[in-house]
Amino acid sequence: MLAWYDAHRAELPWRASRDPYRVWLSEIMLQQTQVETVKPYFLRFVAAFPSVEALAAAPLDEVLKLWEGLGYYSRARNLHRAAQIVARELGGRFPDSIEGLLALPGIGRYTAGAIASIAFGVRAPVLDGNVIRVFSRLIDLEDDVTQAATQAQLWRLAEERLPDERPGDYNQALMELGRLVCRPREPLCAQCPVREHCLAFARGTQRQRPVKKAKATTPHYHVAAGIIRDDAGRLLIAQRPLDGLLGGLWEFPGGKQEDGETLQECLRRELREELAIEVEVGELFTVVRHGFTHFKITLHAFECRYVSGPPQAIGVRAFAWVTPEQLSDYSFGKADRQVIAALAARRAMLL
DNA sequence: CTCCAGGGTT
DNA sequence: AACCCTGGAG
Repeated sequence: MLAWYDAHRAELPWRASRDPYRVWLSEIMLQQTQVETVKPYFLRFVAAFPSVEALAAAPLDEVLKLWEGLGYYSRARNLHRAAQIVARELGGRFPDSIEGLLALPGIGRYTAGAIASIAFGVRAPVLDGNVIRVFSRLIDLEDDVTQAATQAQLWRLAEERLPDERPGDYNQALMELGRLVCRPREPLCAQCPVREHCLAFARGTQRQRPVKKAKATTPHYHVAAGIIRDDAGRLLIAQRPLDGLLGGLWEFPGGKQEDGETLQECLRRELREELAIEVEVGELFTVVRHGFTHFKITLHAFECRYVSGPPQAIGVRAFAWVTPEQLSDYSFGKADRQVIAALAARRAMLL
């Protein structure tokens, strides 16, 4: 594995050094996110925050803005909290033990093992989606890998196989092998350095591994959102609560349609509940579809005229009246970014 | 369009 | 076991 890694190791921005800050930042970004997606975000982050102290000193909104589009925004909030703990309570030094790392928000068993082994040379295993795939094929595992008992078995396997020498490189080699060779769909077994030891290869079952139970079908919701303008042409936007879906991100206010109400009724209700305002709902401006982990939405964005009631942050963290140009200063999720793109296209057409 | 990839928290 | 996002492949 190590010989293969030495020959095939990819040059990645976070592999330029073993600086624990950069290893940590890259590992958080790489959670549930693929290498190519992470690259530009990592480079922007280290340019904006060259040290854990710089990150700790930044306002959360600035961190969320740099995270915009990367998804799983609780990672950004935990990253910020962890930076403040490291900078203020640990003298700027990252823990070098598994236990110390696990105590930081956003770090679980995988990330602790990755940081400890890569940045500090500790003999600690990792088990991510890539490693699960490699091992489940090596031993031709027929058990459902989403089950806790199977995961425990795979962690034991990762621990047993881990060499004393260069554990960080070995872990990265396993993950790199899973990413580039032992790929999910069409594994490149001809190029695999461990194919002689692979039971699935011997039996021709690579494509059936790993075994995962089928996912339940996801519900579909209709959401109404208001593009609310005042007489000066400014737009009313709201910041979502810090916990939960898209926590801390901004949005065009609105919410889920309930049984028996029209989208227009839904929008007026949501705006009363969240902001205590009355609006006149106008034309449907655009419709956007978006999928999440466990449900999908169709977002209906309506032109609205602000009528009355000074906005109050009841069901939202904050609100702001902004010009269309200022929208880029705020962090939005993907669906609302599509609405903003449609707004920009409309403006470009009118000019 | 649907399906799938990818860890941590509660 | 439910919850949390986006990008790419087919």
